[in-house]
Amino acid sequence: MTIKIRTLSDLAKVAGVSESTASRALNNNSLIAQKTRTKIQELAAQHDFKINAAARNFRLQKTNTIAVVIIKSSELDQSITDPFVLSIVGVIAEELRQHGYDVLLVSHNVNSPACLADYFNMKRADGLIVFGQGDDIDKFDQLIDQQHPIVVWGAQSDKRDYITVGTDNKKGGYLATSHLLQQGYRRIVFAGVLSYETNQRYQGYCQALQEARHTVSAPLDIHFNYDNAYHVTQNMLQQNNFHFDGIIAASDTIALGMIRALNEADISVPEKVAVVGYDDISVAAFTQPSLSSIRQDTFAGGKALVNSLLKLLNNEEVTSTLLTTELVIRHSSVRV
Amino acid sequence: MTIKIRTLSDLAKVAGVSESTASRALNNNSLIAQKTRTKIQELAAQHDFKINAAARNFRLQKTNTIAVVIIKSSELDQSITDPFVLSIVGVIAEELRQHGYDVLLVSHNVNSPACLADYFNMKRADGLIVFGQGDDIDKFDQLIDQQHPIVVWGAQSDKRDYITVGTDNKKGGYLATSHLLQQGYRRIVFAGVLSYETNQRYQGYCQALQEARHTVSAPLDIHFNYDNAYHVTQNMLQQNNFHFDGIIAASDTIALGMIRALNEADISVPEKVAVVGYDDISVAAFTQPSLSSIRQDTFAGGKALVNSLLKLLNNEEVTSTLLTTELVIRHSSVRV
DNA sequence: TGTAAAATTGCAATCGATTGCAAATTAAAT
DNA sequence: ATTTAATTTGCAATCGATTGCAATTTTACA
Repeated sequence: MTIKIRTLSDLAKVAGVSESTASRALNNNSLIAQKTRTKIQELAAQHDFKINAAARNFRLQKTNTIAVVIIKSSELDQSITDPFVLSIVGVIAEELRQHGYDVLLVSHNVNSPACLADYFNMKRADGLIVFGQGDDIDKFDQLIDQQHPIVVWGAQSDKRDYITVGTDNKKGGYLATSHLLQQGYRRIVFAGVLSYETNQRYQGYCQALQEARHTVSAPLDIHFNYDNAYHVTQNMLQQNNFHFDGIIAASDTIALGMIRALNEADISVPEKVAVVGYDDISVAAFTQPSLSSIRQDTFAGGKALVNSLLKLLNNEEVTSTLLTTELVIRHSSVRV
Repeated sequence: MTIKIRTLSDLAKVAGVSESTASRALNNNSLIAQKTRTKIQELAAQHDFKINAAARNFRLQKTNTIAVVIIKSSELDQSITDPFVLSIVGVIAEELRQHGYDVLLVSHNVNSPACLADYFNMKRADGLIVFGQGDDIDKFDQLIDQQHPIVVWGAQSDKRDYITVGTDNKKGGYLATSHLLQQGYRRIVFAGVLSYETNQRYQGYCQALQEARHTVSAPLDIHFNYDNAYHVTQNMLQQNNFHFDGIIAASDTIALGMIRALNEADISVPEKVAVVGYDDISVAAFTQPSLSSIRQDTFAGGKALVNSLLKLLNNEEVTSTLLTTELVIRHSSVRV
């Protein structure tokens, strides 16, 4: 290990062959005699030589990288720190690694002039996994580019023809609401700003109530984080504006924020007000009270996203995936 | 927008200048007349031309990328899905984006033959932020390479001379334990496999107990996830092996898993057993009972990691950072 | 108008690896 | 020993952008 072997050309020189032979040897190309191959591979290992990925990818016109893009709908949107999103990102990262891809983690502003196609134009990624269809579907739509391998987390739609992986939001909303009705709650409200995605949950909520001939309320405008949920609920309570005995929250974080406000106002959950969340984040089982929730399986979701993308990259036929949705009943929604 | 402008050379041709001029114009180089610059920039914008980042980075011999490496100590270790790690990763991603860096998210096996320096050899990253010093410090040490810009999350040490950002683990353990003693708990145990990092917490635990002349127990061998904590505790209870009235958990996930097992065995927290967790993950406030915990500020931590790394990249002097640690008292540790 | 100085632009090499094609070497067959 | 075939290796172009240096154009001024 006297001189540092930095480039393929160095390696070739030391091995006494040409660069092309060295390159082929490292790639186990059968053009090269087996003996030569092993010799060069061993030499590389000895000298701790690693191919320059930047140069290689540049030459091969690919990046070996998948960008996971989390779209912020506004500067205030912190979805990149949302536990649900992060946990699915964790699964994706692990899954892609096993397939030899690097993962580029990006948060991207929906208002920024750049569009998703730029990741391809700039040769920064071979494919994209995108979160954040939710908040502004039309702006989002402009970002998407059917030409390239892109898979989106979220709700399916006939109108959009990119590939999505998501859960059945309407069914989720329906399941949650039916459950509360069954438990005897009647004045049920949906908590969460309506976006493309949550609107489907709201539709499920409406359907359940209408089938049971109960009143549908307008959804509460609450954003996807603890704090906003907490404060909005606190305000409603202070102004005597809270007339509900059941809450279908658009996310677990919202549910938890609201429960805190309710608890602090001495309104007990689930005795006075029942709550069902959405996502079934990993701590839902441990909250006070433990949180009933609509399960979105991050593991299955992450795997499906990666699978679909790999197929797209492989030019195989792919269709959108609708993951099964299920209601996990815990304490926050069951009268004792 | 008749022909597609794909490369700088295309752009130059359309603009009627040479490649070098086009390049300089896009980079706002003052060698080029202002008029020419604007003309070319507008042309690029019109035609939606984006520089090929792969080619550019290759030429400039840098990657514009920071790798966030999460080291798995074993195949079973799922630290990439740990909420604490993920939330700090979220902060880092956002922070680096604001500084114009891409973030490569990698989980890396401590046993894998590749070492961290490979990320530089392969020109995959300009710098590294590493998690996972914890479990096998010696193996970890081999991975680290003082030549390159690397910042590690975790405990400081005189013996290691890479830059770290972390909290005062000993103090954290001390604070948690003192608090339980003050509340009148006496048979206190530390729950968590001892690693380089958790060992310091354990030392703090020992110190507090020794100062108060109480018995120090051996730590419980529990890994960093709910399930293991839950099962180990369940087993101890079933075998009548659990003789403690206080738990200092090495992480919140461990704490929550243990509390579940205790609850299911009708051992109430905090009446019978008090629990203090570690990390103060965002849901600690919402658990049943709400979880007292040693706060590790992910926001400050992420910012500090990024800051230190940027300084290293800039060849500035950097020292390790010790973040302040504080005890957040909630219900799980306070006798009513 | 002529000349020097200043401003602007272009040529060509470079980063490191891959690969089609041709050349050289070896083996096989007559 | 000679020709043919098979195997192995190397030359040189290529991917797209950047930049030192030289060449050209413009401007300023006598």
